[in-house]
Amino acid sequence: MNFPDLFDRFADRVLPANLTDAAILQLRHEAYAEDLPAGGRLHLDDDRSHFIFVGSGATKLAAFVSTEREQIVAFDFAGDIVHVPPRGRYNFALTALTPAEVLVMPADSFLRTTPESCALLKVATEETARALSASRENAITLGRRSARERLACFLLDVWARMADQRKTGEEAIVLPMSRGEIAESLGLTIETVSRQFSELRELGLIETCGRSLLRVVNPEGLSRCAGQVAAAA
Amino acid sequence: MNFPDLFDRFADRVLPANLTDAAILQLRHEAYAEDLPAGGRLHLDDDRSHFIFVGSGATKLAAFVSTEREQIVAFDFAGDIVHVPPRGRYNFALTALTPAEVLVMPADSFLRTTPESCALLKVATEETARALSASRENAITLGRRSARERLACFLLDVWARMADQRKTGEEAIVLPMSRGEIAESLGLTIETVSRQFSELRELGLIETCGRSLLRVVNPEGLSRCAGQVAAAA
DNA sequence: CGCGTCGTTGATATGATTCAAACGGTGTGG
DNA sequence: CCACACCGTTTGAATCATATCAACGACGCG
Repeated sequence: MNFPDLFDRFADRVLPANLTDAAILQLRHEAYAEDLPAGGRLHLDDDRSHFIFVGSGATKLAAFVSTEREQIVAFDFAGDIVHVPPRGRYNFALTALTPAEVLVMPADSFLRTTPESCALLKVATEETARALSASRENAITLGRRSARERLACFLLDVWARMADQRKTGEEAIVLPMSRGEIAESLGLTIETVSRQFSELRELGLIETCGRSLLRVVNPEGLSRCAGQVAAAA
Repeated sequence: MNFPDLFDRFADRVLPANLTDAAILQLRHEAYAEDLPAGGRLHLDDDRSHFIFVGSGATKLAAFVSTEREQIVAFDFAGDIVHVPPRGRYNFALTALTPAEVLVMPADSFLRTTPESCALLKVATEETARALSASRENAITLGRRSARERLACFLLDVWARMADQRKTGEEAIVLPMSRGEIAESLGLTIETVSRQFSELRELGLIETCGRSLLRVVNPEGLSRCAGQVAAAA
């Protein structure tokens, strides 16, 4: 996919209709496309935050907490927008899990306070708020849940977000991330993740084939496993 | 503190100078002040997100993960801004730890796409981005660190953020939250938190007096304890 | 002064990590 | 085409950290 197509897809999916051509052109001017091979890392100006639109493929956003020790903060798939913060206490990097096409936009591009780009600013706020909610949910999962619950949560989330990959509701999805990457995002070890996969399989809640094919057989049961309780008032 | 003073303090601290009077007045019109007693919960319209400016006192933002089981997502002190999301997968509530004066502003107030309020929108985006970074750091701490490291991290954070409470660099600060609340924010039990307090005290890194007076004797040592490693490239 | 809540400390249990070995695919060279 | 090595995954056994259960102590309040 070339830049124009990628940008159009982004505009279709994310930008509101009421945006002026001037604002769109300005954004388009500052955006650029990048093709990442599987495992490829996106290099950004560390001093600015960026919005990254994932046009195709799958990515992870990871923080380097110490040398060769990273914590994955978010997985993002085709159609998602990632907010990559500037270098701070931790350094973040966006890495492709599968070959991916991404659209890179410095956050500044949205932050012009010209009247025309007001709608753009609104988009930025909303996307950031969405990322904030996701991050807080993630923090809750990491803080309060057992390994079983974390994996169940994770699988339900991925299953829902990759829904468009399976035409009928029943097909399997291809997990783009390794066991190790799942472990790094859930704050567990690879062995624990593997064991939980096996146990969920034995419970008849999921089916797996090879390392990456997954089918959720019993979403309700898995949801129960995840400890999904309705919020109390 | 009455509403005008509270709003002025908010405007001084957060709003940029280049804001038009019209935008400020619009925001002022939709904002309202609330006095919370210690333990008091702020009741908000669940369907909208809000920005809360903490004028004085200390607050916690907690998610109800199950009945009588909550996870604290953020602590905020005088001068801070909290983003409270709408009801979603979890329900959030802002609760005062000490008597607190807060300024409540529906996020919508910032999201007008009128040209005058562009600067306001920018403030909203920046505050949300700040909250996102804090939340991600929190997630990293919860995912990758031992009890000792989590508490050390937490104490350093609070020590830095309440710096203005101690005139000279050496004084003690008053922790506004209980051991139980610290535990709920770190994803630990109250007993573990208590034990870690004792051990940090025995190591000579901190001093405590009663339940809430804290002095960090050796910030460097505590920082080493927190496993603060410079980010790898 | 007595009571209740919060905090501390100790003993034990549980669950995740660690260390270690075996398994299964995939790619390479003989 | 098969043997082999490599990498990611799975499984098992032992260890360690935190949770849990329980008792006690300290402080604030009526």
